[in-house]
Amino acid sequence: MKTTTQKLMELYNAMHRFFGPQAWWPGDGPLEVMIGAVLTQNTNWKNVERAIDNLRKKNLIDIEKLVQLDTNELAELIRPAGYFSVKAKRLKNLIHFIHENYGGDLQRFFELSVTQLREELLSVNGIGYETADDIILYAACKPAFVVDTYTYRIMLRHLLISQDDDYMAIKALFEDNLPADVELFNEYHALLVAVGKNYCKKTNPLCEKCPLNPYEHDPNLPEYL
DNA sequence: TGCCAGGCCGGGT
DNA sequence: ACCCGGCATGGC
Repeated sequence: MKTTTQKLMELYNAMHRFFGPQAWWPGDGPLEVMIGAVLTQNTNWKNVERAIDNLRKKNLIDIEKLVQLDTNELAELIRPAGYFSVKAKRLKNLIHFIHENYGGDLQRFFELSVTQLREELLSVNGIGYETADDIILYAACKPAFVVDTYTYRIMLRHLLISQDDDYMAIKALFEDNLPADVELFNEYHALLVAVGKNYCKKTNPLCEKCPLNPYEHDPNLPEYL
């Protein structure tokens, strides 16, 4: 009988063999990672890159400058990322929060414990569970397992969770059964996204060529996934 | 062409 | 406590 830890590591190893190291986050520096985390909410990463490029060109990957920047101007710059109006507010909320409470000093903000950091991030309107964990793991480089729709779908298909497990339950599955290793959490989530993007989308539920196909798999998948 | 993408919030039951 | 609509662009 395999333990949960063994199953999780098997999946990880299979993905890692197939895709190799992912070396996430695909962005430059902690502030850009944070911005990307907000912009990618329910949005294709390709669109996010354009939005970030617009900010880069104007040298706006800078807390002080972003604090000054008019929300409507920010919205125009991030338009390609979709939901540009709400996302402009969310970015502003986050930047303003760090500016007010930590003097705009990301390093100082990131000195908080994982628990405190998560609490602080979640107190910002527009930052939910996943965005908070993205920031903790990929910007602050501290161990917080990130759960997203791909994680949910893949874990459900491999019978490691049940349909009504919520975010925190799925997060706990990983965090309670894996060592709290930043590199491992980083790679694991990145690899799940690689599987999700390439082989486990809504539109190809059979996952014929999925590298995880040999592993325990639910043949009868809910249609709405 | 219509559906999907690395969520989150607020208002209504 | 759940459930749902709104938010929006670009790619396939």
